[in-house]
Amino acid sequence: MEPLAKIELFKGLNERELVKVRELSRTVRKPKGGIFFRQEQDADAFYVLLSGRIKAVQTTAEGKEVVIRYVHPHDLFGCVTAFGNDRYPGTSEVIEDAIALCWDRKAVEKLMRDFPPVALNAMRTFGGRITELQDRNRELATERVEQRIARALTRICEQAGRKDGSDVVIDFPIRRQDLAEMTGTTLFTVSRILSDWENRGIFKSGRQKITVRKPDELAEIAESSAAQ
Amino acid sequence: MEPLAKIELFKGLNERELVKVRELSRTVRKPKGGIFFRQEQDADAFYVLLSGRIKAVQTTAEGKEVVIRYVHPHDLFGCVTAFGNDRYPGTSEVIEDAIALCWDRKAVEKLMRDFPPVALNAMRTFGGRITELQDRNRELATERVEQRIARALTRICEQAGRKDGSDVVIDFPIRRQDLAEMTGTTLFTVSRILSDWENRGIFKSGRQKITVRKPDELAEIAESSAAQ
DNA sequence: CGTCGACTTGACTCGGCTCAATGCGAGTGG
DNA sequence: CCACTCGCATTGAGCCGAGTCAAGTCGACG
Repeated sequence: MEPLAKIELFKGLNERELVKVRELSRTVRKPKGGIFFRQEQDADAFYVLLSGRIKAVQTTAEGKEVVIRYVHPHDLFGCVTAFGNDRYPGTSEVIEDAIALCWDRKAVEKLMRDFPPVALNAMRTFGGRITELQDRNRELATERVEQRIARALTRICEQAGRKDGSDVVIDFPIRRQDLAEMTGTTLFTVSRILSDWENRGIFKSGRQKITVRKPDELAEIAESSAAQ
Repeated sequence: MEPLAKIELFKGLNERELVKVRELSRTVRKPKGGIFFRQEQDADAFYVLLSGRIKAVQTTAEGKEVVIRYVHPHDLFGCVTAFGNDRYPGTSEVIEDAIALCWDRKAVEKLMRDFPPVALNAMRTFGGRITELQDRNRELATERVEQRIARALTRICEQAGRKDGSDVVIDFPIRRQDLAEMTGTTLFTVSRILSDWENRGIFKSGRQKITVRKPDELAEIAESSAAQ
């Protein structure tokens, strides 16, 4: 089966159309540590991740980093701006050897013109992204650090967790620092909170992987209204 | 001239097309205090504000409110989800008597089908919204309260300020509470900071209106890297 | 074996939140 | 016209969550 069939953006296209769409793309491989595009660079293409893992980060004028999101296989990245003739708002760092398909601007125009469902799907995808960003905004504005970390972890579990009995395993490298940059806090605070959770048996950290033993307890922390 | 000509979403359409587009809409009026749609309600239409002012707010499970944005004349609202078959993520409160045009789902489909530039424009609009949300996220995550308030005010000045000599006047009602809800802080902290600015002559508050006397000094506070 | 990156832990500090008291102008009704 | 209320704003006192900084551990890797 056509690998593109699993991509939201191309839902509603038939097998033959999918093949045509793929023929408009080219394959790009980047090893761990590589970069697909940099912040501020002219957005001339968008990508679909086939395998590997990517971290989208933004750097502030003062050199602080913020993790915007993780990109998992089948996700789009670099799409927001590539459709809109702009500059990339962040940098895409490869954290696990990655293979991606890439459509340049010309291809984008052709896609939009020749395959009407694509525009609609893109809008749906964007809408989802906006809703998610608004949620994160609200969380940053109203919740305590512990809750935000719980949410971040829960979200990662949902998007990329592998179930193992009642445990959920995340087996790609997330550092304390990364969690801090996702939740707007510091490495130290994350470390303290994770230690606490480890004592309470909610959570276990191993090399380059994380196991959540009590996902529901984590979700409870995320939702708890304790944060007057 | 056709009033829709000023709307980003309809850029690239000719006079005749604009008239057709408008014929697909209906006009909705709401007085101050009214509501166009509520959070969680099924998103069955999107709007363009012709006149008046609207505040988009989100309420959390615990009853805390967050101001997502202000909607000014010529802005779209309710569009993100209406294009994507979803529920409204927030409530739209009228803060100055408003007149808006409204397209329901059927009209949206027709728009997308019969007027190709609209889909592209919509994507550009969404892209801008996403970039802005990411910026606000970054600010919430990395900046101090004073900076965030300065940014919020600066942004409002740019979007809706009326120049009066070197002053910028914002003449619709924004309460301390609103600023707090936009920046993720409390009414008290906003009040203290605004008092300080008032002493320093940066800013002046009157009934239902705000005057920024030194916009550049405000912008400087917003950008200052003092916030380690 | 030494270095280096990631993580932990403690001590200290402080920005900003909480709560309470008070001020103040605009409506509203007797 | 005055008294009362109501929404909004101000200000002070106290406290605490989380940031900062320093010191040290642990494991991986050359």
